[in-house]
Amino acid sequence: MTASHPAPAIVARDVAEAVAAVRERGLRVSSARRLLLEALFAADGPQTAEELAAGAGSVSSTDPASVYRNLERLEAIGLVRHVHLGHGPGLYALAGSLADGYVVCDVCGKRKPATSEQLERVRRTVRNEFGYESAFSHFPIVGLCPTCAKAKAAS
Amino acid sequence: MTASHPAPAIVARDVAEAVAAVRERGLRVSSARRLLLEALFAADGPQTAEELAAGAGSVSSTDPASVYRNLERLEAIGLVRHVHLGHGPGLYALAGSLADGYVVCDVCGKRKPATSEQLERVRRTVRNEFGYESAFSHFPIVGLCPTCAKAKAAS
DNA sequence: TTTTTTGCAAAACCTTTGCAGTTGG
DNA sequence: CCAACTGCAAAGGTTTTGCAAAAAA
Repeated sequence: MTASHPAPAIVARDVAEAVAAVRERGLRVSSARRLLLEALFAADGPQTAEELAAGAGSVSSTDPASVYRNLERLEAIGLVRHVHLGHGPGLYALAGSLADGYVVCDVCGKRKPATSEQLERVRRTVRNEFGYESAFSHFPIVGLCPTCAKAKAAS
Repeated sequence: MTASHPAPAIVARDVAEAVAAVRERGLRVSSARRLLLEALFAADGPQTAEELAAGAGSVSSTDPASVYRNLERLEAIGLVRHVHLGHGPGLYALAGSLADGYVVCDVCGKRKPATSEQLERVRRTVRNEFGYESAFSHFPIVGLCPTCAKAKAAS
């Protein structure tokens, strides 16, 4: 078992919208929570809990435990998602900023977001072959990028 | 980065062949090592390091640290592989016993091995869409099995 | 004998939990 | 005011590392 039961994604355009969404679901807007949302909006791509705890470049930093708790709550209402791109810690991002899926290079670690059209074609193949409804949003497609594939073929 | 640089798989039919392979690569055949190989041959599917440490149903048990070190060494020479099927600890198996890839249900956790023909068709689609040479041997294809997909659609 | 390997203990790493005090609404 | 939230500290689960003693070749 890998996913509990993802809430429908909330797409917030800025911190104010996110704050409103938080309040709407009956959650409070504490300073730690606001700081976390700011860090999430400031982030360029999915971040570790530790990075988010360090804050959006500011002097402030939040206790990791609170960050994990808040990420969990924000994920429960659909504002946040997390992904596992290879080994290492989970990576968190605003649900609205996350790609539908990722493709990650096994060798150089380079990752790139996939469009839903690309993914749909992969999903269709998986459906035909296995009868499964696959998703690559939580765990990515792993492989060799063209560069590393070429390097490997040459060796 | 997810994989260091996998050695070509060694396919050993029994403990004796595996032991021979170990010796051939200049590694020693200690009792902990032999016990681990026996546990790997006795295993029905990929096992956690802890399960393998407990031994092949016998009274003997090996220190986890040694089990991890040995799994790493055996993996380095190509006798062993490990996979990450969802969250939780890594799972180890003899390289020769492992499927080319796995499909895992996100909800019920059920996993099934994939044939190389099935996988090749998925890989071709990924190649066409992304230019990546994908592999689902280390991280699986994750999705909903037919049963859970039906249950979800009905809800 | 020499080098590898072991067991033990400790730590590292990521994440969760308990609790008493603080804060948001 | 009171439930929700916080920081701190401690623990949980998995894996790694240091080291002196033991065992393989």
